[in-house]
Amino acid sequence: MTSKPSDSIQKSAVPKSDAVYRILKRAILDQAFSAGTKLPEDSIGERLGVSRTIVRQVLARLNGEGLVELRPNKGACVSHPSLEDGHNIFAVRRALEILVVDSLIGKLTAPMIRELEAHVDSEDRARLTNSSASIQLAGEFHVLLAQLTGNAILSRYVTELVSRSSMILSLYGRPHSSDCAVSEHRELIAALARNDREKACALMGHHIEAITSRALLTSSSENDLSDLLAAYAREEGL
Amino acid sequence: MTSKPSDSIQKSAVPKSDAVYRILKRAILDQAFSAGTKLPEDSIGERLGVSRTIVRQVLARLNGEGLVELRPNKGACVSHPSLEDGHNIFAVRRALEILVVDSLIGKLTAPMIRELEAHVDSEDRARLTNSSASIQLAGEFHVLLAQLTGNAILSRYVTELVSRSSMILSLYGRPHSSDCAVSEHRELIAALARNDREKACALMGHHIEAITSRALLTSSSENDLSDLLAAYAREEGL
DNA sequence: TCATAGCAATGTGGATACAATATTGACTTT
DNA sequence: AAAGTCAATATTGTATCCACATTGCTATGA
Repeated sequence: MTSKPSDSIQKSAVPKSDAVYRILKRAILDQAFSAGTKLPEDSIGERLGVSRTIVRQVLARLNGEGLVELRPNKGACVSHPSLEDGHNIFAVRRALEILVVDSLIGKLTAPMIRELEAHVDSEDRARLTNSSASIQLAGEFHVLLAQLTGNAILSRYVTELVSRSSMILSLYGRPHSSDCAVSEHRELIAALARNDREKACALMGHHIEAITSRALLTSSSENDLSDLLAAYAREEGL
Repeated sequence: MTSKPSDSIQKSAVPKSDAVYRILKRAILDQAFSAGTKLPEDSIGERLGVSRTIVRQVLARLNGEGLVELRPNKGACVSHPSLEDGHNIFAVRRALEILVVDSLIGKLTAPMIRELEAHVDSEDRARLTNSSASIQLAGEFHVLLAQLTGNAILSRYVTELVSRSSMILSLYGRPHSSDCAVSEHRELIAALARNDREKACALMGHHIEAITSRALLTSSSENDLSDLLAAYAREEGL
């Protein structure tokens, strides 16, 4: 009685833009669009049943997060970060995630630790069955850690960096051998649970470095257009 | 000769939105709008001679940077970060700026060092004459350092954090006694110039901590609306 | 045959018009 | 007189429309 019929329609809570945002973001991170794919506003809008206005907002937002590139008068396309971008992203990520761990020391309650362990459990379950969900969950573990700090901006940055790391991994990583070692996550939780600051920070540092080397091992030429062209040009004697 | 006449017309290079962006950002950071000021799209657009479309884009962008708050169906207003936000921002800033210094070790060329010293010189000049420009320049020093790393995302984050720090300082800081000690900047450059990683990182850490304590010393009540009202209410005996 | 200029098509940049929602003030009722 | 309700206003959310830039094709000329 107290609720008007309009209450059932959850429209006021950032209705369309946010939905489209999530859709596009997932699509990009799941590699439904490969890097460099053009993202015309009207096609997407028509497909999703919204106007170009919404799509443009979303593209601008995704551009801010580095997931799409926005060339003036030439349209948006899925971002294609370079290997150097990859190194930069992981460098920042390492610094921030160590800060996350450092901030968490002495502040984790028992329920929080249980939440972390539950997450790692689901990571373990997905590891064997669903490999695409596994990548997703591995990233979410880091996001969850960041959120537990209660530091909003730190959480936002880590979320963004995890997304971009995912792109880097899909571009340059080996065919996801073991994207985030679940055992490393467990060790980290253990160190956090006993408030071992030194160990926890060190673990996180090594963990990120491990991801970095797994992701960026292929330091071959396949990152830059000019490099690619150079290879072909040599073959043609140019 | 090399430049065509059309080159002089700089219209395609992000014409209006960027200009409006800079205007609003400066206005907010210079405290032309005090925290909490409503930012109606109509008025701003009319005042600046652009349509709501542009203003909306800019507000969204500034919202992404934490400078304006964007309440659905209730309009935008200048962000009013809490003291806790302040602590969080400075914590992240400390971690990232140490990374900046760490990344810079062994990579600074002589021209770069000269550029840094020139900047600090202008800081010194402005320190006595223009106090508002002094704050601006002190922040730009940190942005400049970040840009010299060549790490785009690190540079972006530091820029954002410096802006938000400026807001925090204007809200909670003491009447800018000495926002960024220029001497500390000089010491930092010296350590960087001789590639003393330990010293440089330590200096930057202390420098940020110094700013933090200068900014957040006033842990008084003047951050929340209810607290503000409480003060007035007491005076009126309510 | 190839290069270049013109033209058409696609798609973005921006502005205006319309619909939905919140806020404010006045009015009615108890 | 106070409180609650309703209507008017103002402001945001969204869609459509026009203008311009870019791209690819075609035709013409050397």
